[in-house]
Amino acid sequence: MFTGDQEKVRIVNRSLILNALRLYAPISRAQLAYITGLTRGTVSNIVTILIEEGLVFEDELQGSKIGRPPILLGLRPDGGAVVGVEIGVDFISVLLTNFVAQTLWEIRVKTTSQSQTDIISQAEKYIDQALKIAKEKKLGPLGIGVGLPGLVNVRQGNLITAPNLHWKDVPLRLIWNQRFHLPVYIDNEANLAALGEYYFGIARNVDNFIYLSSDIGLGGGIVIGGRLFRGGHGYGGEIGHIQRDPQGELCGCGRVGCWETQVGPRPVLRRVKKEFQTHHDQMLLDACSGNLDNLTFDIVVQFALNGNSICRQAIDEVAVNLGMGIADLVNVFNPDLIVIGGAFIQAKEILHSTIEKTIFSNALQPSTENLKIEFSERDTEACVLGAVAVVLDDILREMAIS
Amino acid sequence: MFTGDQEKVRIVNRSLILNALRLYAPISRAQLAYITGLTRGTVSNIVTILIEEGLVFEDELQGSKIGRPPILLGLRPDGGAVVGVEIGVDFISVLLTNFVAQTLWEIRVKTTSQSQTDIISQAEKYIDQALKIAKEKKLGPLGIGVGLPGLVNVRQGNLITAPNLHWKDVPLRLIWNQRFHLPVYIDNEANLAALGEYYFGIARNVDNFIYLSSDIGLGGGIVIGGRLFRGGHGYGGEIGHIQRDPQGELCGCGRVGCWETQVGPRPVLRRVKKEFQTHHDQMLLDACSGNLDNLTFDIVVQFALNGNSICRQAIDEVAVNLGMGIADLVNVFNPDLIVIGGAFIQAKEILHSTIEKTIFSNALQPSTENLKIEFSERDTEACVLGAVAVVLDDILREMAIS
DNA sequence: GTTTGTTTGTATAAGCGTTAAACAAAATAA
DNA sequence: TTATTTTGTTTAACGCTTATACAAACAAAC
Repeated sequence: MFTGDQEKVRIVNRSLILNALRLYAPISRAQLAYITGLTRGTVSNIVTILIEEGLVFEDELQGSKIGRPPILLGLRPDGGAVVGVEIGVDFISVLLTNFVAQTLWEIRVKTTSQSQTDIISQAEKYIDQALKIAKEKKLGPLGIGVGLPGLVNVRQGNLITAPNLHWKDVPLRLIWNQRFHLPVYIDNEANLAALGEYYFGIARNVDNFIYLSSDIGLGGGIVIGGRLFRGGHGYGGEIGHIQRDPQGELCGCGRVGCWETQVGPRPVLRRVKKEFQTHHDQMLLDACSGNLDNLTFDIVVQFALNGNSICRQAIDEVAVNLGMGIADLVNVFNPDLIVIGGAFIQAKEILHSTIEKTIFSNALQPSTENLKIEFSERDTEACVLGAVAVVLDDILREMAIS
Repeated sequence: MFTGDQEKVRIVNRSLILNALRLYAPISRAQLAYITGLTRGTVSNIVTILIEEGLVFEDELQGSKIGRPPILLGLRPDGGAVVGVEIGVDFISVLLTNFVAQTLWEIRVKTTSQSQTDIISQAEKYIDQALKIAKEKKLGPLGIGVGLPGLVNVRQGNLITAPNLHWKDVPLRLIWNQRFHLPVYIDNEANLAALGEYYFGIARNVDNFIYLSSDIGLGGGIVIGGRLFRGGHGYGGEIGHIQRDPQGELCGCGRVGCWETQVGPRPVLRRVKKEFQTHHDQMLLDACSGNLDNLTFDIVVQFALNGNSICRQAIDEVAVNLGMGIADLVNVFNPDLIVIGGAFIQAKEILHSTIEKTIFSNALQPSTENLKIEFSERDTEACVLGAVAVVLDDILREMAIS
């Protein structure tokens, strides 16, 4: 019999099993063996340990209809608690989940200050609250995942710069390690949102995809071969600052014509306002209470949906620019799926066909063979869910640093 | 003692040792253990097998100056023979090397026909010659690596399309497998050239770099984490067709303003000819025997080096375009090194500083921290050497398919 | 009702490849 | 001379896997 003293069961096999459980539970040992390619004996041994550790759940239920009734396995919801945090440009979002990533508690608040100490201490307050709730539910905290709107050194756990927050060189992992005595994982918000879609959203089980989202900037997370692509030293994947028009507008990064300047709510508003000067539109002006400065992306989308041609054209133009840039990315990364998130979700009915057409007529043929274009399923949740996923990732498989 | 019946010595450790031997030979068992992180015992066992197999060479020589004199190890030059093949748009290049990639025989001939059967049978003739020489030298053939100027499915070993050759759907691996009864590895020429620089050229030991070369098209090979990056399904890395100017020229791929249209000998010639219409230059005209249609890239480079401002400006413009595109790639892939090959090597003195300046002032700061720009060391040899490297790669470590 | 076949889970021995530890050899330095 | 360092080998022990055998529980066929 398996004695239980073989503590160092191969980490990779253990991860294989945990990950298969995440995807296929409830499942029998035999099926688990089939999926992972291990023998039933090996699976049995590892599962024994996982049950002892309280990570895996065992239940005798109806499974296959022929043969001995299988003992079904799954990850234990009460295997532990995970905290996901997103620090946005003007909000903080904190999420507490159990071991199977079910939401136990969440909060999303607007922030007024942009001061580093203010925002961090406010976030700490919410994390404390989350940990308190975890304790009440008798769930051991497993770790904290944090998404930040800027350039992050994932290995060192530092925020390098966050232009929109005006932060620089913040060793957030160190700070929160000391504060909470838990593993802390820090990453860029777009990367985490990509992971969120990969684990819990539309990109489930798609091993090669690109997540794009635009609110203020244009962010992207690239998943290749089931792992986040970060380039050579972890600073890669900055797709928002690909130059797409040498005669374009000035970007915040100092360059001209970055993709970020062409795509997003801002360029849409700019285009509508410009067009308005030659084609006056009273209804649109009324919607802004008479002042075009009050124009928002929501209003433009609403008008476009109702057939307003100025708004429709502005959105179409951005859709073409988005599609053109995606075509380049498709040529380079050859993904199976493009997931579009952020502000664009509101306009998905208008955007979808234009984007798709642009991509398929501009990317090279073999790369587009199995390509699909979808919109985010988890929207504002994607990033915090991704933050949770990163923590689970470290337990379920090796850390997703390429 | 090690009994020798442990046939299935861990493949990964075996590869570790072979690869370390490639890089650091001649080296002692103890140093090998230090580098690979294995124990001296393990190294000893595996090396015993490698010597039995005839892959590794053992020699008692002066090494460390204190302690027992080490037995130095290295890959046996006579461990086997490898054939590297490059089929270019207008040439065929075949290289025969021994197990340590030293050239034994090589040939490079211009082709006149573009017919598929003609070129393939011509290449077969040279490969036969190479294999005959290998046999004469009593070296067992290990495999054939082939570089092609087009889109390749590496796993299936098919050429999908080669626009400049007008080839389509050629199952070259199958064809040559049946013809030569040897392992055949097929890949894009730029990918192989990148591998060639990685194993035997300027990018030795640089695990994250991008190789760019322009002759007719603009090709690129991307190495990330020590392996070729091919995107999700092997069709990725097509960086020549990134759109860099929506108002640019029409590209052969059907799109407008691809990077390929901005960078390379062709755009330089176009620019010089255009400039010539407004600024007549008798010396330049004389160099073309009175007809500007005879203008070649070589002539432009010569004139630029001698201070001719028309030629100089044309090259500078291309250098800026090249640098701008590289800046985008740097933002996305975050490499340590850019290697520039192909026609540009002739003009490296003029190009280098302009390219460097453009990249460093346009890419995001953290990505450029350790970035270097270099020119190819192996030039026309890079691709065939890379083809050899692919074959060795399969023996030294797992196949470099990401 | 019996037989046969299938699926499942467990137990055991055997195998592979590793590490740890001890040892010996050969050189230098004190 | 003695102590120290580096190197290479040998041995037992260990960890994890596979192969194999076995039994339980069910369905379908006869």
